[in-house]
Amino acid sequence: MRDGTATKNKINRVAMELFAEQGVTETTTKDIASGAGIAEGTIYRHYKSKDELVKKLFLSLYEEQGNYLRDIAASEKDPKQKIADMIARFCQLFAEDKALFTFLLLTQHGQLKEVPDDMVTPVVVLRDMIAQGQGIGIIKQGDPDLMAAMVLGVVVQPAVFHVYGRLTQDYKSFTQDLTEAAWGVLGLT
Amino acid sequence: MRDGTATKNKINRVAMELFAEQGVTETTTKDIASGAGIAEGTIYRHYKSKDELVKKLFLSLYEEQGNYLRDIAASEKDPKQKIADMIARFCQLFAEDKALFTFLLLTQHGQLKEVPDDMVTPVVVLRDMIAQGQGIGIIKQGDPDLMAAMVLGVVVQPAVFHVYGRLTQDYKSFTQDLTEAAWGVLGLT
Amino acid sequence: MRDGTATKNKINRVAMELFAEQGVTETTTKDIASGAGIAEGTIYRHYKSKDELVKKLFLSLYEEQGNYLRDIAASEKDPKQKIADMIARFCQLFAEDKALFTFLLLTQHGQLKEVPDDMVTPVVVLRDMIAQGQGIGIIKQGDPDLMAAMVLGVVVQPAVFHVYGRLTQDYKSFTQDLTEAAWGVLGLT
Amino acid sequence: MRDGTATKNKINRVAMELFAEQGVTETTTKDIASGAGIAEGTIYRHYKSKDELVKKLFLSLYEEQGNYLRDIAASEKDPKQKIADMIARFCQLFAEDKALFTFLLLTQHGQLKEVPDDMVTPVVVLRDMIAQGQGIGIIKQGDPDLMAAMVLGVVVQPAVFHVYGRLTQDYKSFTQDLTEAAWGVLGLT
DNA sequence: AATGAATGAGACTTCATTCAT
DNA sequence: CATGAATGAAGTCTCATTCAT
Repeated sequence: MRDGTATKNKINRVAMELFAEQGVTETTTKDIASGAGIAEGTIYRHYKSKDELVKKLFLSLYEEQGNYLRDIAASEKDPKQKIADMIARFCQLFAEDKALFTFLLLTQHGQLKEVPDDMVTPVVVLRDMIAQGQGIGIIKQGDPDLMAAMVLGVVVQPAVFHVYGRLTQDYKSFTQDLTEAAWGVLGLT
Repeated sequence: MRDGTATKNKINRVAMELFAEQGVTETTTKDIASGAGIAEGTIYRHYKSKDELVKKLFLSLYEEQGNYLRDIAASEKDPKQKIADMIARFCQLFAEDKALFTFLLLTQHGQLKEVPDDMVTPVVVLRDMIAQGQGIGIIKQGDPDLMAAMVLGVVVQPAVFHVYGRLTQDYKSFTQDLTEAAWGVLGLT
Repeated sequence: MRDGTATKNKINRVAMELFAEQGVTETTTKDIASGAGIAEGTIYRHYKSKDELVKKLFLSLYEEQGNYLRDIAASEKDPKQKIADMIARFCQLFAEDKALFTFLLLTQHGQLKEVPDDMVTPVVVLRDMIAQGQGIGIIKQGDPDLMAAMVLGVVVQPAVFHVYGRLTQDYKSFTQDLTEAAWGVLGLT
Repeated sequence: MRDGTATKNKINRVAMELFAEQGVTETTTKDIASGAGIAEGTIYRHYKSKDELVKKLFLSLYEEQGNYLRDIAASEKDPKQKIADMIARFCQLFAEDKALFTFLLLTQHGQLKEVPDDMVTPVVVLRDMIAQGQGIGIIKQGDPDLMAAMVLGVVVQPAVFHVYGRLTQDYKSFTQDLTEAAWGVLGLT
């Protein structure tokens, strides 16, 4: 372990999971350290503070999701299919890594104001895609920011219910229903 | 005043606003006391603990919203119009008391598990209404819990964006768009 | 103990003594608390931080000494006698409260830059007195700041040696010698 | 370089400067290492601990000053001139290496008790010289330890003021005034 | 019912020191 | 001789809660 990369990755993963489970403030540096099998002080060789850990973790993961969606949007022409692909991707991600989604969900309240203006975020990608679809006349008119919010709500809120135990089926089984609902919101027949 | 009701109401209101602004853990009992113009110890004449304050506050406000929606659902026959009324009501509430919405949004993560099974919550009212509409054949088929989640997402996510500053228009101006989107999700033509 | 004045005074006294004995950084808040017979957290009801405690303690004690000297200077006409009175006062103070002197000595390095420009300090009083004596032609010419430093050195350095154990006699027995030396420095025959 | 002498010298110099600037406790081993351009662990190839570094640094520099003064005292017969030479030497040293003086000043509190009884220190040299002058009847009678303290005070206190910014002129310009004041204290006409 | 000084458990963070490379 | 990741003891500070008034 000549360089600390492995340690840092361990910290990141454990921190994300604990933050998702218990919330950021409720998770102590001690929790993280013992979860990662390291000393508490070691965290501070990799991050200046707990706050910095939360912030960097959020921003890197949030941007990563944005980049994913952007790539999906780029590899497909048909707006209708783009939406379908994005939702499929989201369902898959959520099924595979619920902690990641929960972490992003829980921390956004404190962290969204830290997002740099030029960052590629999931919301921006979605909004741009909608605006583009409106340009071609395929998606119905309306404030693209509002429409992006509504589509996001259709997909995210069921995930929230899943996290809180109100929905229990395998999330991927919702893919088709979510996609149709999103199309419905956007007026994609 | 003789019985301290006014003090308790002050505590409740101030606590809700501070919780909405800064989060529960980030709000100290000292913050609440000084915001309410009372001594720290006084909070403990009205609540056994901060946890209890949060819990009772959440449950009573959450149930209140459920009752409101139930009354709306009861006073209208047409499912389509019921949805419209509920969304109008939500938009009005949000416009009038953003703190209340934000508080409910932020605390649900920790508090939803405290909700008694028999409580009338907004989600339950919505779900039952959808199930009923499906029974009459007006609303399209599908898991009513999932459909309730999607409709809720359509309405709530734009509100979240409003809280985070991504949407800035007066929320009531969204009423029509939100209603149509919700209809779209439910297959209400 | 309806108000915390007694507690604060206890903190102040204990802190000063421990700072004098072991140095500021070497004295922990735990040391102070247990020395004062209180809980560690109680310190923070009276001071925002350890730093603030050190700073306020230093400034108030330093100013107090300045005021003392100023009063002495005011109550006596003859410059030569003024010097004698000041030195007598210093010797008495040092004999009575070595901790106070040591605290002031040790903390000056970090705190002198915090002294407001308009504060009446021992150094200022001494310098003004010298300048005034030069005006009357009784004290010999020269930079009054330099002369104040030299006179101060004559009086303070033996006290430092006393603190470090190099001089062990009762400090008041030095009064006459110190006074004559100070006169010598100032050219007061 | 093969034997690490250069590294050790770098550590010594950087440590002294940082100690003088910020105090010993406030200077971290990391500060020293990065100032010296080495890794933290490397300090421990040359010193067993930070404490040892401080102690050895202090003792060697303190003794060095003692030896200097002793040589000056030895190369001159006339006590009056000896004093003048010593003060001239001090003024020069201070002007050339304020950090050295400040380090010695700041660390004495913790380190003076570590000085072996047989070490040739500046204070001892000065005291012996005074005692000797008294023997010849040139210096006036009185406790030589006290007189040494007073003379030291005359010279050192202005330097302290210089460090704290209360005196700003080139220190060497004070040489004559300091010398005359010292003579005054010792009764050297 | 109300006060507010005091508590004490525990959080975050720092830093001298070690040790495998 | 040199490195730097890791340690863990210890320090400062916060805050929900208690209790005498």
